[in-house]
Amino acid sequence: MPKPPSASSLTDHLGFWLRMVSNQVSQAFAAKIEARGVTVAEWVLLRALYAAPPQSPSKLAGTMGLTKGAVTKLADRLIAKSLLQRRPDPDDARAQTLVLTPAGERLVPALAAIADENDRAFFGALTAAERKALEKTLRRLAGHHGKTPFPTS
Amino acid sequence: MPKPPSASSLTDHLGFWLRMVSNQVSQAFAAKIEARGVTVAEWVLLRALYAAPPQSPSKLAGTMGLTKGAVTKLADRLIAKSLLQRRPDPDDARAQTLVLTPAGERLVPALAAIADENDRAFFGALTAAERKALEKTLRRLAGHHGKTPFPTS
DNA sequence: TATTGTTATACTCTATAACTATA
DNA sequence: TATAGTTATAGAGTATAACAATA
Repeated sequence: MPKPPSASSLTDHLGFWLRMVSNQVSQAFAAKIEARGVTVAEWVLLRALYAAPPQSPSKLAGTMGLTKGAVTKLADRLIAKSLLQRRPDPDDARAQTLVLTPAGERLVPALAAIADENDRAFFGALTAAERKALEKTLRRLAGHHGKTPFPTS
Repeated sequence: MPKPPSASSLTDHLGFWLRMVSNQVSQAFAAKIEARGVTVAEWVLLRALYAAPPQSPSKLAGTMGLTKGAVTKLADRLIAKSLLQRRPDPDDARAQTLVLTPAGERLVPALAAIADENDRAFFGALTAAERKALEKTLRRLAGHHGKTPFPTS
């Protein structure tokens, strides 16, 4: 007898579960930082600048895996919120440099604390060993494909 | 001496890695199914209907974790592509039922094969044991928070 | 009055491509 | 001519809220 035309089950795909859990985590985080007036994408940009000061939009586009236009747009919003500043590069009149304002500098640790809390809320159900294994696996997968957006060290 | 105002590193957050890997997997999948004329969100809707035939938009919204409006919009697009049909419910004049067209039915297994391939490409680097562990962990996390969008069985 | 579904509206996120000003 | 950055445009994905029809 012929097999049924079975499409492999959607729930059999690791990519499906990954997407679901990732969306849950990100949406919860987005809701938590909304009160601070920033989105997840904005947080990632703020954090990248906090980690390694004045950078050009193109460099950031490279490390964050975005286009230049996307960075410009994110930067525009953060500047409007007075969290970020553009500075002309004295050596190259075409270039710009993005720097956090004092308010931006102050905000990052607060957001990081929220991220910690969000992580705990989601992954607290796992054992320390499971968390370790998950992180190792994810880092490995992230390294294998595409670029590594941030220094892995 | 006082500690530096260290925001915990962005890369220390499991949520960050999850988001990155998930985005990589989904973007690669999106690129692969683009030739078939559908997006990832559309695929999820098609697959849900393939799994468990005629369903109402509200029921689908519940299982997919979307609003009714979002389902209407997705459905509109799939109908425009002749992959889906709306049918009035004979028992309730307010209700609608969404059903795949024959073309939709034919498309799902093809997309599932692409999803299989995408999963292999990404998670093939892991050992069978690691994949199993990852799936177990993800299912557990998905179950803990929010609703479980699809039957976990 | 409650529910089903659609419509209207809005905003984030991101891309591509054209353009401007330098280099 | 190549590069840095911005602007213009577009579309996916999603939400909230108002609305129409029916229950």
